[in-house]
Amino acid sequence: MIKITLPDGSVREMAQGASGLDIAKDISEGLARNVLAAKVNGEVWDATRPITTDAEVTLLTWKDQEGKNTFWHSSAHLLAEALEALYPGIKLGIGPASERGGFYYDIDFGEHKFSEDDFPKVEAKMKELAKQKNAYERQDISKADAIKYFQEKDDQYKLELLDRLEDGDITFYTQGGFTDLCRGPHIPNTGYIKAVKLLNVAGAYWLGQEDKPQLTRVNAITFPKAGELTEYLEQVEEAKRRDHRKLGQELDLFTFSERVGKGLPLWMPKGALLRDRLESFLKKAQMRAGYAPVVTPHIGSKELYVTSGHYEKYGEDSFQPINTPEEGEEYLLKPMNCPHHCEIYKARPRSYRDLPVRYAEFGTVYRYEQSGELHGLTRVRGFTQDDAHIFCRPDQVKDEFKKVIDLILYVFRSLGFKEFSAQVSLHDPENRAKYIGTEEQWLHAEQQIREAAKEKGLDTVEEIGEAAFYGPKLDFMVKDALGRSWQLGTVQVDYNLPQRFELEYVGADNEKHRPVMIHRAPFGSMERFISILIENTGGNFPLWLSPDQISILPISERFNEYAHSVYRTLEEEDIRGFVDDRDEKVGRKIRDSEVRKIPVMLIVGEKEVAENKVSVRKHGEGDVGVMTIEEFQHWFAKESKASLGQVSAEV
RNA sequence: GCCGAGGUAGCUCAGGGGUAGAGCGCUUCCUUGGUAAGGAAGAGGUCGGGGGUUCAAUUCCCCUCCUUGGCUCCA
Repeated sequence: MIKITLPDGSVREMAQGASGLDIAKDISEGLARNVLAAKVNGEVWDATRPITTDAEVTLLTWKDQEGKNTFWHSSAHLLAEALEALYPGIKLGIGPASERGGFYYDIDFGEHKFSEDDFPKVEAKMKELAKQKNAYERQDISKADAIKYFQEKDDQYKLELLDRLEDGDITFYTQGGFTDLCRGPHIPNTGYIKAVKLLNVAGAYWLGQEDKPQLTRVNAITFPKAGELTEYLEQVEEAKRRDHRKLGQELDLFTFSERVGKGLPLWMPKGALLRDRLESFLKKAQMRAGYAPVVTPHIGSKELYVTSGHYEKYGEDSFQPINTPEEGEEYLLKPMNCPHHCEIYKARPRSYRDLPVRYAEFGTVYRYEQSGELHGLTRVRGFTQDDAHIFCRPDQVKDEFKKVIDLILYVFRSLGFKEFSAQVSLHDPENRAKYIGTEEQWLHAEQQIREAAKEKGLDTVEEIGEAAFYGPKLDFMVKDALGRSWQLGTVQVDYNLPQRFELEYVGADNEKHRPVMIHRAPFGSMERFISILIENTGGNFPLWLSPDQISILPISERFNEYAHSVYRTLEEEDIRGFVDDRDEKVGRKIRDSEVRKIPVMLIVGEKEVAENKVSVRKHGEGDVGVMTIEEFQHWFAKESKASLGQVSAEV
């Protein structure tokens, strides 16, 4: 007998060799039907795999992420089985669960061009195979036998994978007529898979390397219940409704023009107003936090970027230099503001007493992003960073860094971004050529970021190889409507640029010292930040930020004059909006304001004019009641303030 | 940049070898209305651009530009 400890602390005696499934059956039949895998001493196993020693066991179901991943990974095998049956001779790459849900399999289809037209028969085949309830059977295999198997199948990809595996550490899984090299774990049998949907096909480089052949990635999703697929598809539809590109169009925020150029957004009045509000908001916070505004030009001598190292790093795959017609001097569109700011620092001798110096600029930069990377406002070729550079003494770095974290958190909270992750982006010691500066500087800077983040109580994840070429970063990542993760806020410690620009200050010892730079941008870029803001709010911006805060809707032409006079009064109080004096019924005007997501509607007619009042209606909520103009102003001020997230007094 | 998909009216989309259609929007007129669409009439398109096949191309073929789902990249 063995002792099985369950998550609630209870202990069960089971026969040696009992599986997770046996344990579930011992508890209840219902649980047994839902168990997908078992976590045994922290490792996820097949639910059917015998447990031979005392163990801590967690039974995993669809409710657990690991349960879902096991389910989807098993579904990838089912997909591969169906594809192999339909298209004999295909070569298989890898087929894991995807991070954003569902799974994929990377396939070399040879001559066949796999497309969406193939989806229905693949889905049908998968369902057919699922109904057979074929068990996923685990089998240990020697490396030699495994190689032999895939040589016979002539699958170079699997052979390449095998190349990296040790003998004795190799397992195959077989379900029905399909066998795959796989570490597992898997669900008990294919019958658990009730709903199947192929999502799309895409190219994907083998092993994620650009110089390797490109395989066809078949993305799909499956569920243990048909209803969950329906639910999932509804969520996808909802995400499409929140897409910032669609809402940007509908709400007249921004547009693109082929004639202007791809990746170059044009801000329409309402979008520009939104940007302006956000900028004012941050400028105010930065003023309090001791930043000084600076302004620098959109181009700079190529030499400036040779000095900074940007030219060497990005020069060739960037917008090419602009030449002066007479002298042939070379200038670059600025891809970064930091070199300009370094020169401002350098323009005066600095004393240790002056530091830290904090220079802030909403600086518009231009980068030649790969055409395939352009995406709405989230990835563009011309964008504005809410950039600032802090020049400080080495002993001030951590404190300054922490103040920046406070500022970023203040911005995120004020705008209602609750779900973000803080990522420490580290350099990759195995790829030193990517970075400038010494290993010592890097390790020191990375340690300071870790400590500052820890002292601010941030829950961080570390990513190797995600650093900028001149220094490590603390990045604040937020998801868009489709669950893709984007970097917004960022803070970076930099020992390299001060050295390259020979920045100095005179210390208390009357000697020259080198300052440290902190690069930071709470929004990141206005364009990307706004795109995520649109998707997070679904276009229902908080009242303080909304381009149009109110619309005044006269019930008939007879009340237009009163409507305009109310508007003039409110305009004095910096309330933004318009009078809808079109020749339409009020129901129509309400509908149009609702569709345009105007937060507050003021309806005025006979009664309101007589009593010098307005009838207030909130977007999405309906009638609030009738109030005097003065009452409304108070009400509005309160609503507006409440819409500006929770604010800590520290910043 | 690479693989796949797409581009028809301001927007969303249908159509398909014989020089184009809907809904919404827009303009004008009627209507003067009380909390999510009042009625009528009208204007609006070299069917992304270039080339080819054909008596005839928006439709078929090739190239190109742009958009898009991924991959790679992201100072």
